[in-house]
Amino acid sequence: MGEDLRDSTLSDDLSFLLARASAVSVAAGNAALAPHGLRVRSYSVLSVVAEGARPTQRELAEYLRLDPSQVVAIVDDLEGRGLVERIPDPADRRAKIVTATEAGVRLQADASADARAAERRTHGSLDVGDLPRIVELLRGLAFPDA
Amino acid sequence: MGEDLRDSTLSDDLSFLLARASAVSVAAGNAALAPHGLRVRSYSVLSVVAEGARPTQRELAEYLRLDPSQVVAIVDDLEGRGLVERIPDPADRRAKIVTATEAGVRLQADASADARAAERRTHGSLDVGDLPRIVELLRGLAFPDA
DNA sequence: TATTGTTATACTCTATAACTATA
DNA sequence: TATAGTTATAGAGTATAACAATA
Repeated sequence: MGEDLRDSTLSDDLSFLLARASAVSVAAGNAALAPHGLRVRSYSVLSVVAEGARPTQRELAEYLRLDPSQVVAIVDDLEGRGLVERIPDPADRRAKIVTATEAGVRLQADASADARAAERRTHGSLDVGDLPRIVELLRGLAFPDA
Repeated sequence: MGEDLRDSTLSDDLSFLLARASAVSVAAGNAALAPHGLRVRSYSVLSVVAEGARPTQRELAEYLRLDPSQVVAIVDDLEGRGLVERIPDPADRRAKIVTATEAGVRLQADASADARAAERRTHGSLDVGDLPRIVELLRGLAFPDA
């Protein structure tokens, strides 16, 4: 009863669908990452630097769409646990480059396996063949200026 | 410089793309709705009941994926402004059905126009022909149990 | 003058737990 | 016993503003 709310016009609303899908996904992701002491946010930062990128905090903030002050807090946490390091940018002494430690790379690999498994579980009903198309479309929504 | 972060493997991560796309969309939505005294959350509740649905608060919570206590706060706000009403459910005296007032219906119509315009502006680069497919795919991600 | 990282603050959102009245 | 609405609270996320060091 009442399940016909799904026929509401809100179910055609891009914003609503994105918000709901994101909430589902982030909740599942946070649960899967919790045993590693990570959340979706810190996992994102760790993932970027674990594959060898050497972004400044400002670049991380723009890419992840976080306020620079949020990046400070996340990097503080990861650095305090020995997973990332702040390196002064030789080209700009104001900037700090974030890099992963070996421990950070290892933890990211472990966490990544769990995160991917959780994603498959959460969206198991999804046709695998649709994935590349979904990712392509979502990129356009996630980076609207591109 | 540094913009090659977009080639990061995170850009293939469904959770990350959903979170970023949602953040972009909600921010634009909140900005567009602010002149109407609404946010994406309250607009969603108002929209559901404005088209004639008569859900209980519990049904609203499930559909919008909110905690029942959040629905209380949102309905308190909307009711205090004369936009919705709580009606006791004749079938279950514990439950309260939420309905829109005439003022609520009018405000939703006005707000809806602005919200849709903002959405078109935000995702203007999107091919209109892709929209139905996106909505269909996002429904699957937003309601994974379906 | 403008930008990077930082600190501080306030507000919103998320997640739980507990209470009441009903079922 | 279980459920609907409510209240309360703590933690996470969002948004601004201001400051020191540097460009």
